[in-house]
Amino acid sequence: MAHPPYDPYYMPSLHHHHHSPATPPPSHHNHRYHHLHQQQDSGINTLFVSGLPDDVKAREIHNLFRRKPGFDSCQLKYTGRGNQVVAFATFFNHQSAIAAMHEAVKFDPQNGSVLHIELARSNSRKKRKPGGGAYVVIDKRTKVAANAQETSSADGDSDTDEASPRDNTDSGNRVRQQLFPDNSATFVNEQSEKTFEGGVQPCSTLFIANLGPNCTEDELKQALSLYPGFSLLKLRAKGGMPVAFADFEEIEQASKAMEELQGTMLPSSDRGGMHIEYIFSTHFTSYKICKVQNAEDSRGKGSRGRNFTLFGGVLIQLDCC
DNA sequence: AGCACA
Repeated sequence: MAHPPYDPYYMPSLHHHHHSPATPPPSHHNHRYHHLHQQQDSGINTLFVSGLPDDVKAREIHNLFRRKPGFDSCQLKYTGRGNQVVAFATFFNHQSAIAAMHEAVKFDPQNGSVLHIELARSNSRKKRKPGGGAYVVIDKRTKVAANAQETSSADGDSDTDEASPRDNTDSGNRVRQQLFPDNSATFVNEQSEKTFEGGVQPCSTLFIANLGPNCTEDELKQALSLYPGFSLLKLRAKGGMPVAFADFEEIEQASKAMEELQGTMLPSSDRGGMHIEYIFSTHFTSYKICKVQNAEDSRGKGSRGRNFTLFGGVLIQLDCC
């Protein structure tokens, strides 16, 4: 299956913003783009968070970032200097990290503290182990007395925005409420947490949403054809909201493409980056759209399994063709 | 401003 002659130097990441067309990137950047995802200056996919209240919980950091496209994992660190706490949030790519950095709520009005979120100096190195929690705590404090509650998430209750019941200090609640207001038009997807329990495995087709209304099939093909194994794209636009199904030859190839394209913007995008997820059975290329009042209500596993996604307050039910 | 885990 021959692909059209797509531009081999197409760079999704550089279509992100066009703020300064007068100042092109340095020549060593636009000259050629190899698929080195190992980093140069724009390869940082980890955020450094400071200015946290000293009673912040790892779960709260997780809640801050978990719904951002491309989020991978986060860590809370007690630095050991006083009660200082900092956090690291890791994303699947640089663009997702940048987007989350700008979108994250930075204020805790109750005590006036301001969260500082910036790119980390280096990426997180530790890979999240499959059974491990979605967040990790590093405690360099010397005193054992200090609230040594959490260590790592159990990952089973990570679908709520609430802290654990024992986490009921005033400031704990305050941070929780102020940092995580109910913005329910957010993307909820279990796959982004990489839990494939119940022996359910994704297939080699990706589901792609948050495409702008002007997205074209060619444009998306162009982006996808950079990735080995890409074979077929189906763009559908029921209800005015385009979504796409992209087939790959192998699951691994689909994963690779998803990781790199997660959260990136196509040139036509009039919104945030693409939301990409696995689907769990081959050939899900038709779908229903059901508007829902309260996005939170529709979360969870559908009676028919996991073949739905909730996006922007719209429930999309994937059907077999 | 404060940046770990390997």
